[in-house]
Amino acid sequence: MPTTSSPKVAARLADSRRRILEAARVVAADQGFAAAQVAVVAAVAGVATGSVYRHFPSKASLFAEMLRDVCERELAVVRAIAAEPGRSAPDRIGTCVEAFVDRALRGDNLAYAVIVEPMDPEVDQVRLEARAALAAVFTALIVEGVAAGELPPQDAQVRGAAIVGAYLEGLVTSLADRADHPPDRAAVAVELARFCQGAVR
Amino acid sequence: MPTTSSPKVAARLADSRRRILEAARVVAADQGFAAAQVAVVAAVAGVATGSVYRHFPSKASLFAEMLRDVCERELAVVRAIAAEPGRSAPDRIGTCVEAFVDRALRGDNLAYAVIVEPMDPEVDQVRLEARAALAAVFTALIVEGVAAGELPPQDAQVRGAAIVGAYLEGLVTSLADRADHPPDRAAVAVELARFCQGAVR
DNA sequence: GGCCAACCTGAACCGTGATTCACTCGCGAA
DNA sequence: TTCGCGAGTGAATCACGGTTCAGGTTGGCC
Repeated sequence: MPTTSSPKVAARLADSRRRILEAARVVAADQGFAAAQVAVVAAVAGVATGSVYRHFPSKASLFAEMLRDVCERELAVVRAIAAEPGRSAPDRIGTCVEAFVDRALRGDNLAYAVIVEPMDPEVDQVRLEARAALAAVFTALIVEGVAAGELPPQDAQVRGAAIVGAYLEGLVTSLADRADHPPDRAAVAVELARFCQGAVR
Repeated sequence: MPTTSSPKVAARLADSRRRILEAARVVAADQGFAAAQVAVVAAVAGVATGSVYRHFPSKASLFAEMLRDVCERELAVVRAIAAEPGRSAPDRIGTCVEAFVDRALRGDNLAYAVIVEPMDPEVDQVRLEARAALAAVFTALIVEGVAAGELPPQDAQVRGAAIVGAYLEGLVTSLADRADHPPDRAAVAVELARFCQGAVR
Protein backbone atom coordinates (compact mmCIF):
# COMPACT_ATOMS: atom_id res chain seq x y z
CA MET A 1 0.00 0.00 0.00
CA PRO A 2 1.13 3.53 -0.76
CA THR A 3 0.65 4.34 2.83
CA THR A 4 1.88 6.83 5.35
CA SER A 5 4.37 4.32 6.65
CA SER A 6 6.21 4.57 3.36
CA PRO A 7 9.46 6.33 4.20
CA LYS A 8 9.29 8.68 1.25
CA VAL A 9 5.76 9.75 1.98
CA ALA A 10 6.36 9.96 5.69
CA ALA A 11 9.31 12.21 5.05
CA ARG A 12 7.24 14.47 2.85
CA LEU A 13 4.53 14.57 5.50
CA ALA A 14 6.94 15.50 8.23
CA ASP A 15 8.55 18.03 5.99
CA SER A 16 5.22 19.69 5.22
CA ARG A 17 4.45 19.90 8.88
CA ARG A 18 7.78 21.50 9.61
CA ARG A 19 7.40 23.90 6.71
CA ILE A 20 3.95 24.96 7.92
CA LEU A 21 5.21 25.60 11.43
CA GLU A 22 8.15 27.50 10.06
CA ALA A 23 5.85 29.53 7.81
CA ALA A 24 3.66 30.36 10.79
CA ARG A 25 6.72 31.63 12.62
CA VAL A 26 7.89 33.68 9.67
CA VAL A 27 4.49 35.23 9.02
CA ALA A 28 3.98 36.06 12.69
CA ALA A 29 7.42 37.60 12.89
CA ASP A 30 6.94 39.51 9.70
CA GLN A 31 3.35 40.73 9.88
CA GLY A 32 2.29 39.98 13.40
CA PHE A 33 -0.43 37.63 14.51
CA ALA A 34 -3.11 39.97 13.23
CA ALA A 35 -2.18 39.39 9.61
CA ALA A 36 -1.47 35.73 10.09
CA GLN A 37 -4.24 34.12 8.07
CA VAL A 38 -4.25 30.43 7.39
CA ALA A 39 -4.23 31.06 3.66
CA VAL A 40 -1.15 33.25 3.97
CA VAL A 41 0.71 30.71 6.07
CA ALA A 42 -0.18 28.00 3.59
CA ALA A 43 1.08 30.11 0.70
CA VAL A 44 4.37 30.81 2.45
CA ALA A 45 4.76 27.15 3.30
CA GLY A 46 4.07 26.30 -0.33
CA VAL A 47 1.01 24.15 0.31
CA ALA A 48 -2.72 24.58 -0.20
CA THR A 49 -4.91 26.06 2.48
CA GLY A 50 -6.64 22.77 3.12
CA SER A 51 -3.37 20.96 3.66
CA VAL A 52 -2.79 22.91 6.81
CA TYR A 53 -5.76 21.07 8.28
CA ARG A 54 -4.14 17.77 7.48
CA HIS A 55 -1.53 18.54 10.10
CA PHE A 56 -3.32 20.79 12.59
CA PRO A 57 -6.93 20.64 13.73
CA SER A 58 -7.31 24.40 13.73
CA LYS A 59 -5.53 27.65 13.22
CA ALA A 60 -5.31 28.13 16.96
CA SER A 61 -3.60 24.77 17.39
CA LEU A 62 -1.07 25.60 14.73
CA PHE A 63 -0.10 28.87 16.30
CA ALA A 64 -0.20 27.44 19.79
CA GLU A 65 2.29 24.77 18.77
CA MET A 66 4.50 27.28 17.03
CA LEU A 67 4.49 29.47 20.09
CA ARG A 68 5.18 26.53 22.36
CA ASP A 69 8.23 25.60 20.32
CA VAL A 70 9.64 29.09 20.40
CA CYS A 71 8.99 29.53 24.10
CA GLU A 72 10.45 26.18 25.01
CA ARG A 73 13.65 27.00 23.22
CA GLU A 74 14.04 30.26 25.16
CA LEU A 75 12.99 28.62 28.38
CA ALA A 76 15.66 25.98 27.93
CA VAL A 77 18.33 28.64 27.62
CA VAL A 78 17.20 30.35 30.79
CA ARG A 79 16.92 27.08 32.68
CA ALA A 80 20.41 26.08 31.66
CA ILE A 81 21.82 29.29 33.05
CA ALA A 82 19.76 28.96 36.21
CA ALA A 83 21.23 25.53 36.81
CA GLU A 84 24.87 26.50 36.36
CA PRO A 85 26.77 25.42 39.46
CA GLY A 86 29.19 27.47 41.49
CA ARG A 87 27.49 30.82 41.01
CA SER A 88 25.40 32.85 43.41
CA ALA A 89 21.66 33.10 42.83
CA PRO A 90 21.63 36.84 42.16
CA ASP A 91 24.46 36.38 39.70
CA ARG A 92 22.50 33.77 37.79
CA ILE A 93 19.34 35.88 37.88
CA GLY A 94 21.19 38.68 36.18
CA THR A 95 22.69 36.41 33.57
CA CYS A 96 19.30 34.83 32.80
CA VAL A 97 17.74 38.22 32.24
CA GLU A 98 20.60 39.45 30.16
CA ALA A 99 20.62 36.37 27.97
CA PHE A 100 16.89 36.44 27.38
CA VAL A 101 16.78 40.10 26.50
CA ASP A 102 19.80 39.92 24.28
CA ARG A 103 18.43 36.96 22.35
CA ALA A 104 15.04 38.58 21.93
CA LEU A 105 16.45 41.86 20.71
CA ARG A 106 18.68 39.99 18.32
CA GLY A 107 15.73 38.27 16.64
CA ASP A 108 13.03 39.86 14.56
CA ASN A 109 9.82 41.19 16.00
CA LEU A 110 8.69 37.68 16.67
CA ALA A 111 9.46 38.57 20.25
CA TYR A 112 6.77 41.21 20.19
CA ALA A 113 4.14 38.88 18.82
CA VAL A 114 5.12 36.16 21.23
CA ILE A 115 5.13 38.36 24.27
CA VAL A 116 2.14 40.60 23.87
CA GLU A 117 0.12 40.31 20.69
CA PRO A 118 -3.06 38.41 21.28
CA MET A 119 -4.79 36.03 18.96
CA ASP A 120 -6.95 33.39 20.54
CA PRO A 121 -7.65 31.96 23.99
CA GLU A 122 -5.79 28.77 23.13
CA VAL A 123 -2.72 30.72 22.08
CA ASP A 124 -2.98 33.07 25.03
CA GLN A 125 -2.99 30.04 27.27
CA VAL A 126 0.38 28.96 25.89
CA ARG A 127 1.78 32.42 26.40
CA LEU A 128 0.48 32.45 29.94
CA GLU A 129 2.07 29.11 30.67
CA ALA A 130 5.36 30.26 29.20
CA ARG A 131 5.37 33.34 31.38
CA ALA A 132 4.51 31.25 34.39
CA ALA A 133 7.33 28.84 33.59
CA LEU A 134 9.79 31.71 33.32
CA ALA A 135 8.53 33.20 36.55
CA ALA A 136 8.93 29.81 38.22
CA VAL A 137 12.60 29.73 37.28
CA PHE A 138 13.20 33.10 38.91
CA THR A 139 11.07 32.22 41.90
CA ALA A 140 13.19 29.11 42.42
CA LEU A 141 16.39 31.13 42.13
CA ILE A 142 15.12 33.61 44.68
CA VAL A 143 14.20 30.85 47.10
CA GLU A 144 17.65 29.38 46.62
CA GLY A 145 19.30 32.72 47.17
CA VAL A 146 17.32 33.40 50.32
CA ALA A 147 18.16 29.96 51.67
CA ALA A 148 21.84 30.56 50.98
CA GLY A 149 21.70 33.92 52.72
CA GLU A 150 22.64 35.71 49.53
CA LEU A 151 19.27 37.49 49.48
CA PRO A 152 17.02 38.91 52.18
CA PRO A 153 13.68 37.22 52.93
CA GLN A 154 10.97 38.12 50.40
CA ASP A 155 7.89 36.88 48.59
CA ALA A 156 9.60 34.81 45.93
CA GLN A 157 6.36 34.12 44.05
CA VAL A 158 5.45 37.75 43.50
CA ARG A 159 9.00 38.84 42.80
CA GLY A 160 9.65 36.06 40.32
CA ALA A 161 6.67 37.25 38.29
CA ALA A 162 7.75 40.85 38.66
CA ILE A 163 11.17 40.07 37.24
CA VAL A 164 9.61 38.55 34.15
CA GLY A 165 7.31 41.54 33.76
CA ALA A 166 10.13 44.00 34.24
CA TYR A 167 12.43 42.71 31.57
CA LEU A 168 9.67 41.85 29.10
CA GLU A 169 8.33 45.39 29.32
CA GLY A 170 11.80 46.83 28.99
CA LEU A 171 12.27 44.58 26.01
CA VAL A 172 9.01 45.47 24.30
CA THR A 173 9.63 49.15 24.86
CA SER A 174 13.04 48.83 23.27
CA LEU A 175 11.55 46.92 20.36
CA ALA A 176 8.89 49.59 19.89
CA ASP A 177 11.24 52.47 19.29
CA ARG A 178 13.85 50.49 17.51
CA ALA A 179 14.75 53.47 15.40
CA ASP A 180 16.41 55.11 18.41
CA HIS A 181 18.09 52.10 19.98
CA PRO A 182 19.48 49.82 17.34
CA PRO A 183 23.00 49.71 18.73
CA ASP A 184 22.08 49.64 22.42
CA ARG A 185 21.06 46.01 22.39
CA ALA A 186 23.69 44.85 24.86
CA ALA A 187 23.31 47.97 26.96
CA VAL A 188 19.59 47.43 27.39
CA ALA A 189 20.17 43.82 28.35
CA VAL A 190 22.74 44.77 30.97
CA GLU A 191 20.58 47.56 32.35
CA LEU A 192 17.61 45.24 32.78
CA ALA A 193 19.79 42.59 34.37
CA ARG A 194 21.05 45.10 36.93
CA PHE A 195 17.51 46.31 37.53
CA CYS A 196 16.36 42.81 38.38
CA GLN A 197 19.37 42.04 40.51
CA GLY A 198 18.81 45.17 42.53
CA ALA A 199 15.13 44.38 42.89
CA VAL A 200 15.73 41.22 44.85
CA ARG A 201 18.54 42.49 46.98
CA MET B 1 -35.94 74.58 15.37
CA PRO B 2 -36.24 71.36 17.37
CA THR B 3 -32.51 70.90 17.15
CA THR B 4 -29.71 69.37 19.11
CA SER B 5 -29.05 72.65 20.82
CA SER B 6 -32.29 72.19 22.72
CA PRO B 7 -31.24 71.66 26.33
CA LYS B 8 -33.56 68.76 26.90
CA VAL B 9 -32.36 66.90 23.83
CA ALA B 10 -28.75 67.76 24.45
CA ALA B 11 -29.05 66.38 27.94
CA ARG B 12 -30.53 63.16 26.66
CA LEU B 13 -27.77 62.91 24.08
CA ALA B 14 -25.06 63.38 26.61
CA ASP B 15 -26.73 60.96 28.95
CA SER B 16 -26.93 58.26 26.29
CA ARG B 17 -23.29 58.71 25.50
CA ARG B 18 -22.35 58.40 29.14
CA ARG B 19 -24.55 55.36 29.58
CA ILE B 20 -22.98 53.65 26.57
CA LEU B 21 -19.47 54.31 27.85
CA GLU B 22 -20.46 53.09 31.28
CA ALA B 23 -22.04 49.98 29.77
CA ALA B 24 -18.85 49.30 27.82
CA ARG B 25 -16.88 49.49 31.04
CA VAL B 26 -19.28 47.20 32.86
CA VAL B 27 -19.37 44.62 30.10
CA ALA B 28 -15.60 44.62 29.74
CA ALA B 29 -15.14 44.26 33.47
CA ASP B 30 -17.74 41.55 33.67
CA GLN B 31 -17.08 39.43 30.62
CA GLY B 32 -13.81 40.70 29.27
CA PHE B 33 -13.23 42.32 25.92
CA ALA B 34 -13.75 39.05 24.10
CA ALA B 35 -17.44 38.92 24.98
CA ALA B 36 -17.96 42.63 24.53
CA GLN B 37 -20.23 42.78 21.50
CA VAL B 38 -21.78 46.01 20.43
CA ALA B 39 -25.27 44.53 20.75
CA VAL B 40 -24.55 43.51 24.34
CA VAL B 41 -23.21 46.92 25.27
CA ALA B 42 -26.24 48.54 23.69
CA ALA B 43 -28.58 46.29 25.62
CA VAL B 44 -26.85 47.04 28.91
CA ALA B 45 -26.95 50.74 28.14
CA GLY B 46 -30.64 50.43 27.34
CA VAL B 47 -30.39 51.67 23.77
CA ALA B 48 -30.63 50.04 20.37
CA THR B 49 -27.58 48.65 18.64
CA GLY B 50 -27.71 51.31 15.99
CA SER B 51 -27.74 54.10 18.52
CA VAL B 52 -24.23 53.24 19.58
CA TYR B 53 -23.13 54.36 16.14
CA ARG B 54 -24.81 57.69 16.63
CA HIS B 55 -22.24 58.43 19.32
CA PHE B 56 -19.18 56.47 18.23
CA PRO B 57 -17.93 55.84 14.70
CA SER B 58 -16.99 52.25 15.49
CA LYS B 59 -16.77 49.65 18.17
CA ALA B 60 -13.04 50.22 18.40
CA SER B 61 -13.54 53.93 19.02
CA LEU B 62 -16.02 53.25 21.77
CA PHE B 63 -13.72 50.92 23.62
CA ALA B 64 -10.71 53.09 22.98
CA GLU B 65 -12.45 56.03 24.59
CA MET B 66 -13.62 53.94 27.50
CA LEU B 67 -10.11 52.68 28.04
CA ARG B 68 -8.68 56.17 27.77
CA ASP B 69 -11.02 57.39 30.50
CA VAL B 70 -10.12 54.57 32.85
CA CYS B 71 -6.40 54.96 32.23
CA GLU B 72 -6.46 58.69 32.67
CA ARG B 73 -8.09 58.34 36.04
CA GLU B 74 -5.39 55.95 37.24
CA LEU B 75 -2.67 58.03 35.69
CA ALA B 76 -3.92 61.10 37.55
CA VAL B 77 -3.62 59.27 40.86
CA VAL B 78 -0.05 58.24 40.13
CA ARG B 79 0.90 61.69 38.91
CA ALA B 80 -0.50 63.29 42.03
CA ILE B 81 1.65 61.09 44.22
CA ALA B 82 4.68 61.67 42.04
CA ALA B 83 4.27 65.42 42.51
CA GLU B 84 3.97 65.39 46.28
CA PRO B 85 6.57 67.75 47.70
CA GLY B 86 8.99 67.05 50.51
CA ARG B 87 9.49 63.36 49.82
CA SER B 88 12.43 61.58 48.29
CA ALA B 89 12.10 60.17 44.77
CA PRO B 90 12.47 56.52 45.78
CA ASP B 91 9.86 57.04 48.46
CA ARG B 92 7.40 58.40 45.94
CA ILE B 93 8.17 55.62 43.47
CA GLY B 94 7.23 53.08 46.08
CA THR B 95 4.03 54.88 46.98
CA CYS B 96 3.01 55.20 43.33
CA VAL B 97 3.44 51.51 42.76
CA GLU B 98 1.65 50.58 45.93
CA ALA B 99 -1.28 52.85 45.19
CA PHE B 100 -1.67 51.62 41.63
CA VAL B 101 -1.54 47.96 42.56
CA ASP B 102 -3.84 48.36 45.51
CA ARG B 103 -6.45 50.21 43.47
CA ALA B 104 -6.29 47.68 40.65
CA LEU B 105 -6.65 44.70 42.97
CA ARG B 106 -9.51 46.41 44.72
CA GLY B 107 -11.49 46.81 41.48
CA ASP B 108 -13.04 44.08 39.41
CA ASN B 109 -11.22 42.32 36.61
CA LEU B 110 -11.45 45.43 34.52
CA ALA B 111 -7.79 45.75 35.38
CA TYR B 112 -7.05 42.54 33.57
CA ALA B 113 -8.87 43.60 30.42
CA VAL B 114 -7.28 47.00 30.52
CA ILE B 115 -3.77 45.76 31.01
CA VAL B 116 -3.47 42.74 28.81
CA GLU B 117 -6.56 41.57 26.96
CA PRO B 118 -6.34 42.55 23.34
CA MET B 119 -9.13 43.65 21.11
CA ASP B 120 -8.17 45.88 18.23
CA PRO B 121 -5.18 47.90 17.04
CA GLU B 122 -6.92 51.16 17.92
CA VAL B 123 -7.54 49.97 21.45
CA ASP B 124 -4.06 48.53 21.77
CA GLN B 125 -2.72 51.91 20.82
CA VAL B 126 -4.47 53.51 23.77
CA ARG B 127 -3.10 50.85 26.07
CA LEU B 128 0.36 51.41 24.70
CA GLU B 129 0.11 55.14 25.26
CA ALA B 130 -1.13 54.62 28.78
CA ARG B 131 1.81 52.38 29.57
CA ALA B 132 4.17 54.88 28.06
CA ALA B 133 2.63 57.67 30.12
CA LEU B 134 3.05 55.64 33.30
CA ALA B 135 6.61 54.79 32.39
CA ALA B 136 7.28 58.48 31.78
CA VAL B 137 6.21 59.30 35.33
CA PHE B 138 8.66 56.81 36.76
CA THR B 139 11.40 57.85 34.39
CA ALA B 140 10.97 61.43 35.55
CA LEU B 141 11.10 60.36 39.19
CA ILE B 142 14.28 58.40 38.56
CA VAL B 143 15.89 61.36 36.82
CA GLU B 144 14.91 63.53 39.76
CA GLY B 145 16.26 61.03 42.25
CA VAL B 146 19.55 60.71 40.40
CA ALA B 147 19.91 64.49 40.23
CA ALA B 148 19.26 64.76 43.97
CA GLY B 149 21.84 62.08 44.69
CA GLU B 150 19.19 59.81 46.17
CA LEU B 151 19.76 57.23 43.43
CA PRO B 152 22.84 56.05 41.56
CA PRO B 153 23.23 56.92 37.87
CA GLN B 154 21.17 54.67 35.61
CA ASP B 155 19.22 54.50 32.36
CA ALA B 156 16.02 56.16 33.53
CA GLN B 157 14.18 55.40 30.30
CA VAL B 158 14.66 51.66 30.43
CA ARG B 159 14.13 51.41 34.17
CA GLY B 160 10.98 53.48 34.12
CA ALA B 161 9.47 51.05 31.65
CA ALA B 162 10.74 48.09 33.64
CA ILE B 163 9.03 49.37 36.77
CA VAL B 164 5.70 49.49 34.97
CA GLY B 165 6.22 46.01 33.58
CA ALA B 166 7.23 44.63 36.95
CA TYR B 167 4.21 45.74 38.89
CA LEU B 168 1.72 45.10 36.10
CA GLU B 169 2.94 41.54 35.77
CA GLY B 170 2.86 41.04 39.50
CA LEU B 171 -0.63 42.46 39.46
CA VAL B 172 -1.91 40.29 36.64
CA THR B 173 -0.41 37.22 38.20
CA SER B 174 -2.15 38.01 41.45
CA LEU B 175 -5.42 38.62 39.61
CA ALA B 176 -5.05 35.31 37.81
CA ASP B 177 -4.93 33.12 40.89
CA ARG B 178 -7.27 35.20 42.92
CA ALA B 179 -8.53 32.14 44.69
CA ASP B 180 -5.25 31.88 46.61
CA HIS B 181 -4.60 35.55 47.32
CA PRO B 182 -7.80 37.31 48.18
CA PRO B 183 -6.60 38.71 51.49
CA ASP B 184 -3.05 39.51 50.41
CA ARG B 185 -4.06 42.57 48.43
CA ALA B 186 -2.10 45.00 50.55
CA ALA B 187 0.78 42.59 50.97
CA VAL B 188 1.19 42.19 47.21
CA ALA B 189 1.12 45.95 46.75
CA VAL B 190 3.79 46.46 49.39
CA GLU B 191 5.95 43.67 48.02
CA LEU B 192 5.87 45.12 44.53
CA ALA B 193 6.58 48.59 45.84
CA ARG B 194 9.68 47.30 47.65
CA PHE B 195 10.71 45.38 44.54
CA CYS B 196 10.64 48.54 42.46
CA GLN B 197 12.37 50.66 45.08
CA GLY B 198 15.18 48.15 45.32
CA ALA B 199 15.46 47.96 41.57
CA VAL B 200 16.47 51.59 41.18
CA ARG B 201 18.73 51.76 44.18
C1' DG C 1 1.44 -1.08 -16.86
C1' DG C 2 -2.61 -0.87 -13.96
C1' DC C 3 -4.87 -0.11 -9.66
C1' DC C 4 -5.96 1.93 -5.38
C1' DA C 5 -5.36 4.34 -1.32
C1' DA C 6 -4.01 8.33 0.58
C1' DC C 7 -2.65 12.87 -0.28
C1' DC C 8 -3.25 17.52 -2.07
C1' DT C 9 -5.90 21.16 -3.85
C1' DG C 10 -8.46 25.57 -3.52
C1' DA C 11 -12.89 27.34 -4.38
C1' DA C 12 -17.19 27.32 -1.96
C1' DC C 13 -19.38 27.31 2.42
C1' DC C 14 -20.74 29.06 6.78
C1' DG C 15 -20.89 31.30 11.25
C1' DT C 16 -19.97 35.38 13.46
C1' DG C 17 -20.60 39.91 14.58
C1' DA C 18 -19.81 44.78 13.07
C1' DT C 19 -22.18 48.14 10.46
C1' DT C 20 -26.00 50.16 7.87
C1' DC C 21 -30.42 52.13 6.64
C1' DA C 22 -35.34 52.76 5.86
C1' DC C 23 -38.39 53.78 9.02
C1' DT C 24 -40.75 55.53 13.49
C1' DC C 25 -41.21 58.73 17.06
C1' DG C 26 -40.86 62.81 20.12
C1' DC C 27 -39.79 67.44 20.63
C1' DG C 28 -40.06 72.31 19.85
C1' DA C 29 -41.55 76.11 16.81
C1' DA C 30 -45.03 78.47 14.28
C1' DT D 1 -52.63 71.73 16.42
C1' DT D 2 -49.64 70.85 12.92
C1' DC D 3 -45.07 70.53 10.75
C1' DG D 4 -40.24 69.45 10.26
C1' DC D 5 -36.06 67.95 11.99
C1' DG D 6 -33.10 64.68 13.62
C1' DA D 7 -32.45 61.14 17.27
C1' DG D 8 -33.72 56.27 18.01
C1' DT D 9 -34.64 51.66 16.28
C1' DG D 10 -33.30 46.84 15.13
C1' DA D 11 -33.59 43.66 11.43
C1' DA D 12 -31.02 43.07 7.19
C1' DT D 13 -26.67 43.42 5.09
C1' DC D 14 -21.94 42.71 4.47
C1' DA D 15 -17.18 41.42 5.12
C1' DC D 16 -14.14 38.47 6.87
C1' DG D 17 -11.65 34.45 7.41
C1' DG D 18 -11.63 29.71 9.30
C1' DT D 19 -13.04 25.32 7.76
C1' DT D 20 -14.71 21.76 4.59
C1' DC D 21 -14.98 18.60 0.75
C1' DA D 22 -15.52 16.89 -4.02
C1' DG D 23 -12.50 15.98 -7.20
C1' DG D 24 -7.67 15.60 -9.25
C1' DT D 25 -2.95 13.78 -8.52
C1' DT D 26 0.79 11.01 -6.82
C1' DG D 27 3.35 7.08 -5.50
C1' DG D 28 3.74 2.43 -4.07
C1' DC D 29 2.62 -2.35 -4.99
C1' DC D 30 1.24 -6.37 -7.76
